[in-house]
Amino acid sequence: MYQSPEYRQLTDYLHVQGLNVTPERMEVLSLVLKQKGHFRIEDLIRNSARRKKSISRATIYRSLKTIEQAGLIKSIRSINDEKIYEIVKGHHDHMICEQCGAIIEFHNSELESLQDRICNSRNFTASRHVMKIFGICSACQKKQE
Amino acid sequence: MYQSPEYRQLTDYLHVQGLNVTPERMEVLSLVLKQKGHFRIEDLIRNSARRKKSISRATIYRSLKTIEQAGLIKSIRSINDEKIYEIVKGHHDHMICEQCGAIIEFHNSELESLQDRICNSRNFTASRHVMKIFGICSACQKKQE
DNA sequence: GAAATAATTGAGACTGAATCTCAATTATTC
DNA sequence: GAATAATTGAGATTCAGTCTCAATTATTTC
Repeated sequence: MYQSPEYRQLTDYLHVQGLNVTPERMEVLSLVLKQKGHFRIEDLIRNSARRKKSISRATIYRSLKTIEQAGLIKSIRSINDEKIYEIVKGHHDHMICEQCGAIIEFHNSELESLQDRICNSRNFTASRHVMKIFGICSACQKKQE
Repeated sequence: MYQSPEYRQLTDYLHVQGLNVTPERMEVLSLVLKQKGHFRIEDLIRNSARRKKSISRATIYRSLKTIEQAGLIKSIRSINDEKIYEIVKGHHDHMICEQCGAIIEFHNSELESLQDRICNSRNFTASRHVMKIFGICSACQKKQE
């Protein structure tokens, strides 16, 4: 149980921070890893409620924050301002369809190096960035024809 | 009164949309234009409350949304997830200091054309983008030395 | 410009996400 | 295994943002 590298990463983080390794924290991570693609906190809460031993709303919020700080997940805001989480794989950015709300991931290395250049020229030490492009996805464009 | 181009832009938008031109909407725009740089809705509400004829919270929220749709202002989320508004001048992006919360504007034309290329290659029709770079600003770096 | 019509406003109730409180429970340390 | 400190759960609380609906106001028409 709890073999995959994600659990290691979390326990390592907890140890470094002097935090306790609790079943609740591990269970929240396990709920997260069961999600496919993007998810909302309410999804986790509902999924947890379905189990024998459910985890309280407060603990799910608290653990998610810890898991985010451990670098395992990150959050973005969708069109309707909803907070959406996703598992951190490689870094990527997002295109968001203003019509259907679809969130499309992309990665572009030019963009990454451009960020560095922009920051260097202004003495800003960047730790990360968020790029969101809003518009109409190809599927919605076809529908309109 | 209400001579500057911003008021024109708003009344034009209201006419096109078949919405009424009300003193409240104009007054909210005037509150907005008094702000320097970035501001929060609560700032406007507080400023409005100070006046002879104050405008209700609900109307300020409603009018701000209209003013945003008219293209006069836009919003971003700061580090602590606070919703921050700013007057739309030319398009620009943001660097956000994770230490002091400072929001620094920048514009880079390479970034703009790069966006187009990325979208073209994926059949995504972009209408706008948001780029936020998080890190430590030069002032905070000096403080730490 | 007065009447008719439709949109807007204000006050406060309401909603829902997120946080807080604190006693009871549990992980960690020695 | 006892002592200590961290964590949890349940529900209260907070706060931004939205909704309701009667009263008001802008707009249109003649």
